[in-house]
Amino acid sequence: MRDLIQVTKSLSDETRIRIINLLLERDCCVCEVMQALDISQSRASRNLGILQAAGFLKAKRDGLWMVYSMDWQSANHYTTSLAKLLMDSPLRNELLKKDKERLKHTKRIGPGCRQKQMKKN
Amino acid sequence: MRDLIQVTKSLSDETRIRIINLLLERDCCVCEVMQALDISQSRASRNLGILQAAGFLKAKRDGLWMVYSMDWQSANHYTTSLAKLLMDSPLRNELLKKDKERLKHTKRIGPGCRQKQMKKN
DNA sequence: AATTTATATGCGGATATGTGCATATAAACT
DNA sequence: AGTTTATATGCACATATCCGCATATAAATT
Repeated sequence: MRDLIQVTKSLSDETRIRIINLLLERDCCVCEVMQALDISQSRASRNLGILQAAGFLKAKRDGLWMVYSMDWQSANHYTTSLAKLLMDSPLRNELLKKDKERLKHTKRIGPGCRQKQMKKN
Repeated sequence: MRDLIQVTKSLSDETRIRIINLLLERDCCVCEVMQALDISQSRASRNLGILQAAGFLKAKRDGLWMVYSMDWQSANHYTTSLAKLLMDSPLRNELLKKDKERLKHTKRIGPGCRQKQMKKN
């Protein structure tokens, strides 16, 4: 039951749904998530960590970057079922579309590129 | 996205998972949920309401009683998928087993029967 | 080894959530 | 109509969650 609660809790947040939406498209490092969602670095990192702890994501270091990706072999049975559910019936949502659009133009250049914009949030 | 958040949020609570666990077994009125889970009346009522609002449950009045049951025709697509997931791979959990056991001995006699025990919580 | 770069995390504050208590509501019965 | 019974809900309080800010950590580069 603990697992189920952790999984559903981790999905019940807009930022984290947006992150899953991205990672269903392709693997991302933290700075790419920041750029695509236009959110702060700590916010991106924290929510990636929550999704990883729940079993949705796995992380792998690549030099300076931490690359997050969907974990389809997760020990947690619920994450894979839910991720498949989201993949099979994608959410029709303007925000999620824009996120994916911005994802196309993100690059692994670190959080520095967004420092000016961060002040707006 | 709002729907998905509401559904996952409504499932990310122990009390509400216990309630779903009961209603997958059979329909219940509020006082039966109180008895089976050994919780207060307001707690049972409130959490039933949350699950109903999310689309997991439907309610039907039967005289003095409000009878709650799984809503397999829910407008919300996610609730039925998740409910099926829970039904197909039931949670192995001591608490949930005890709840179901107590459910066998509950009766529609209203909340009065538990007033003494309520003080313990 | 010092610096730069990308990510993680402690802390504080604002908001959200879950609960018990008391009370309101609604249906049935006298 | 008043009473009883089952359920819903306003309120207050404790706890949890989310975020920004600042700082810590860790790997690469000079």
